[in-house]
Amino acid sequence: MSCHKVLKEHGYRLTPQRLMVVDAVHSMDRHISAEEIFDRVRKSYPYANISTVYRTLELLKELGLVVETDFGEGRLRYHHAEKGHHHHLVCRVCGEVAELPESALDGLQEKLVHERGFEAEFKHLAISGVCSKCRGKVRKVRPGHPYRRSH
Amino acid sequence: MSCHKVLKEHGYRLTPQRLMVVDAVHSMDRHISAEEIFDRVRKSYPYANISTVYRTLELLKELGLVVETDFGEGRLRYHHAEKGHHHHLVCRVCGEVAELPESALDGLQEKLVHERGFEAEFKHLAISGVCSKCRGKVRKVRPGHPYRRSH
DNA sequence: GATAATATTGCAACTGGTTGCAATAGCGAC
DNA sequence: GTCGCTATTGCAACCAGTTGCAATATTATC
Repeated sequence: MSCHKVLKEHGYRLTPQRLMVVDAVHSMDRHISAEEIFDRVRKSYPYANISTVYRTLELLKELGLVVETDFGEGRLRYHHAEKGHHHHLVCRVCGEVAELPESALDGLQEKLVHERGFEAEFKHLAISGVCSKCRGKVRKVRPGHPYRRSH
Repeated sequence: MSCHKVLKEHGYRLTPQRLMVVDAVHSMDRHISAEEIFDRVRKSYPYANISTVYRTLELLKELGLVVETDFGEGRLRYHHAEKGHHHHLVCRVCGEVAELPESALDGLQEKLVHERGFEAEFKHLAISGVCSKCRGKVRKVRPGHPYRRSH
């Protein structure tokens, strides 16, 4: 179902700003940050405000239209929900990000329900650790993290 | 082992500011925030700076002396490592926070190693969901979240 | 106890993100 | 097409946390 339709059906107004944010998220293949979305929006409408971008992302997230993921780089990233729900395995050595199907946490989820009566809601987790290629390779040069903070 | 000793053994200086931060974390039974630590430190030394608190917490965390947990309230909280490593089950309805032993994630960890060769490092996770008491109780009044953001 | 090397601090400016409020604009009703 | 209601925006100020840099203070050595 289209994002426009979902927004409309929930009684939200289809403002140009919102549509531009939706467009930016959909046009990006990889996970996009709020700042990147803002840059794209500003190309069409230079008077746009970053807080509108944040508010729109919050809304789209609540409606289940976009998915928010924290890769541990100090900012959040988004992708459109049509790509499906999944978690991520983030290697802290080489920075590789692998997808992990949602079902991988089914076991843990059932365990928590049975043992504790707790209904866990795992939302697009980014699990940090060391990938298969990097395990055992000590002190290897890091080729660069896709989303690493620069400083 | 005492925090003073560990700091010293690693070649770090035992400055009054550091000792006050260590003291604040140790004197608090529940999970304490950086701001709360800062308030305590300022009582002994009014010229203290919040960035020193953050830098000290970062250091203590790296040395494994304190544990950092994100309860999803917009700020991080700390407790001293002697309390042991564990995860948390945070109920998004009533706000109750229950402890979950580290071993609860052993199954998932092994699964990731076997299936993906990925060595996950789960660090004091706060798992959001609905607790046993709140499951089924729809639209119950929330008695208050221990660490909920006020706004 | 004084000296020197340098780790640490305080400061100010910055980051990503949030929020209260007045002004604006989308949309349904006419 | 105009009107009015109110959702939404832009703004500015704020929040938690980080960082570069000059000044300061801890510690080892004498």
